[in-house]
Amino acid sequence: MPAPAPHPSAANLIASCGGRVTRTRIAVLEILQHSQRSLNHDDIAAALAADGLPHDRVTLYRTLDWLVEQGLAHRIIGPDRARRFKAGGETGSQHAHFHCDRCGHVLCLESIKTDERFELPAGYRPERAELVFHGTCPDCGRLRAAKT
Amino acid sequence: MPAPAPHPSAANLIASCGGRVTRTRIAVLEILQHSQRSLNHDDIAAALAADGLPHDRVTLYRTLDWLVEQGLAHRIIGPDRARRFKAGGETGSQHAHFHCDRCGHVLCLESIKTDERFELPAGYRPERAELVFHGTCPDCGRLRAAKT
DNA sequence: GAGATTAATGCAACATTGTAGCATTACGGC
DNA sequence: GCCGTAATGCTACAATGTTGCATTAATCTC
Repeated sequence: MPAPAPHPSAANLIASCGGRVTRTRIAVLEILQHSQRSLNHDDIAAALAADGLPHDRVTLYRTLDWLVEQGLAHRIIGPDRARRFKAGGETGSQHAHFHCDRCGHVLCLESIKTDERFELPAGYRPERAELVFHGTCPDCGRLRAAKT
Repeated sequence: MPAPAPHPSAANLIASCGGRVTRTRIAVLEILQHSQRSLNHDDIAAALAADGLPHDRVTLYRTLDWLVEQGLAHRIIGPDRARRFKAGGETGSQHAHFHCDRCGHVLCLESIKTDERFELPAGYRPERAELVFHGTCPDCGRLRAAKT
């Protein structure tokens, strides 16, 4: 088994899950890997279109669901109740997210783990926690500071 | 002005916001006040129907938006990307929520405040935080324990 | 209390996001 | 290259939320 690289080849990752290595899966996973922020369906469909690839809505849903199921990507549900995706599995690296109210982007805060213990009332058996901050991201904060 | 009660009259609360005191608003706010858990649109529409009141979908959306806007209720977006509502304002009492994966209910964890300080990377300016736990609620946990 | 004013409602149509069924395509084993 | 089947790409549908506009009814003025 090759040593884990920051971004192992998308095709290798897909093959190692036992699934077929298709154009769509490779393209979608690479798009997610190359993005700093989380992407929604429209973002990904647009990226696929830019690459001249087919971008059927249903196929995209199924491809993304499959990637999440295989642990190759993780899903965040934003306040606009739309799903956003990012490369990298969810289990083992539970982290917080940041939603910028200005640009609408969702970023991962890998440094903030959500598996730390919270004091829940008796009886509750939490299995995972979702922590989402809302506010202004560094980019938008800089823009505002520059304007003021 | 009367002293603040645990649940001041719904009509009084509505009037104090400067809005018109209508049957629908009173009924919706009372339904929310009397519920321990957060309710989605279907829950509320069903409760209105049970009271023999009209329950137009659009009116319900607008009524709930208005209540949230006035700070008389707050909104949580669940993992099923449906909105859930509960009486009581959001500002000033930011708290965590618990989503039960078994029964699907969303409960408020008033004891866990989300305005405590987290260590965010430089540049981020958070204004509020959303903390949602997923797992088994006390009720479902008891049922499972009884069965096992 | 009667009439006027206009916020709130109720209806129809539409927009967005996600699913289901099924025929066709193309990946991977031979 | 051929075949079996997973994956795709349609179409149609479901769930949730929004917009526009005519009607109703809560409040104000008298």
